[in-house]
Amino acid sequence: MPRAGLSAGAVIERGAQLLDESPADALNLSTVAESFGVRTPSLYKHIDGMPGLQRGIRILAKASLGSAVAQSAVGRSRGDAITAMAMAYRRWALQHPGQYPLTTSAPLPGDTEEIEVSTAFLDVIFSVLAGYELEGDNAVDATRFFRSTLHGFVALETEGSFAMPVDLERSYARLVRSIVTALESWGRE
Amino acid sequence: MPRAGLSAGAVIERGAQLLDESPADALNLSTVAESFGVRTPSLYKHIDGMPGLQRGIRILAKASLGSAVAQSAVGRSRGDAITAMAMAYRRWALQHPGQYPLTTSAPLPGDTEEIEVSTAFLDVIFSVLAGYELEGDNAVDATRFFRSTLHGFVALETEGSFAMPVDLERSYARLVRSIVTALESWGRE
DNA sequence: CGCATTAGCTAATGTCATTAGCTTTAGCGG
DNA sequence: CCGCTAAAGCTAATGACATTAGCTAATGCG
Repeated sequence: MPRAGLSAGAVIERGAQLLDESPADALNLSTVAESFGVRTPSLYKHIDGMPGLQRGIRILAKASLGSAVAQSAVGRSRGDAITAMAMAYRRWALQHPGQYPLTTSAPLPGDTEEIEVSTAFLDVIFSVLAGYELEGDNAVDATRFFRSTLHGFVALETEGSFAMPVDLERSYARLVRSIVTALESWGRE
Repeated sequence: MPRAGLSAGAVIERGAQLLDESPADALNLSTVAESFGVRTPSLYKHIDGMPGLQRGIRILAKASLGSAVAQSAVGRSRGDAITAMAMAYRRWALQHPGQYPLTTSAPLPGDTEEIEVSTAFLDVIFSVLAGYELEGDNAVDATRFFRSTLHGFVALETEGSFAMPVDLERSYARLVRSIVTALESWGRE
């Protein structure tokens, strides 16, 4: 019985990777175990079953997307920042088609670690919106608008729901321009 | 062996109903069968296994959402129509939280029936956008923007991803206003 | 009324997640 | 070096589902 040298992190990363490689097939423990040359029950020494694996991937994915988006906004503000973030968001999603859907699922109530990661992502958006001097509910509405629009496009695109033979880059660029314009006058109107 | 009087339609409707009642638990054939007081394999006489059931629910859901949205736009145009459609879209989704996610999944390639239903929905949006005199790629971009924004908000809302304690109605109304404004100047700019 | 069709059933198989409990490895203090 | 404990991995067993094969009984049409 040579040891395989697993760890929670390794299992979760492998799960995430397998998910991205074939987003169609549902992730299962047998596949993860097999990819390590290990029997399925062995994984339970490292993760808390399927729910634990999913939670781990969710946290990993949210953190990764969050930092990609945050980085894209460094040194930019307002329209520039919004555009950069939108591009980074979509790029990350296209590169991680399996993980992406997990980034929008809510944390389990009371799961402080996952709540923290989710919140960190929101904070990035809030910081950028600060450049528009939006306050209170207006800022929340604007954040929701921003997230909704990005998520909607990316979700529909990755699900293959945009059937028309028209360039997606172009459509997305146009959508982002509309977001920027909308945010310009968000407080007024 | 008294007959239960099943039919493809009945099975599919029951599946859809169960899905809406507890969107969290994945749909399974045992539950559907049990709800009819019938053994699981009996369902195969009416539907083509799990994939067939899912396809049936998908078609049902797309048709239902499509007609709700279409009806809402009757007798309205431009901003009025857009607003009415957006409200109808969200209302339908909140009333059918289990079925909603299926409405955005792409039909299997070659499945003419499902493709037709999906297309019918798009056509409704195109008709309304005709009021803005958008042509070709511009119309496609605008449609994508519209769908993305609605879907994004509704998806995030039904997944419980909007955590902040700020009124969702208000945020959605504000989002819809931004869509209307964006469409006003879609061709120019 | 007889017969073909079809609905529903039981039995069997396969996949997957999960738990219990065993065995061996690894690493640490003497 | 040696033994001991903790942890890693294993096998075996169970239970939920989906699916298929093949039987039996109800239905409905001539």
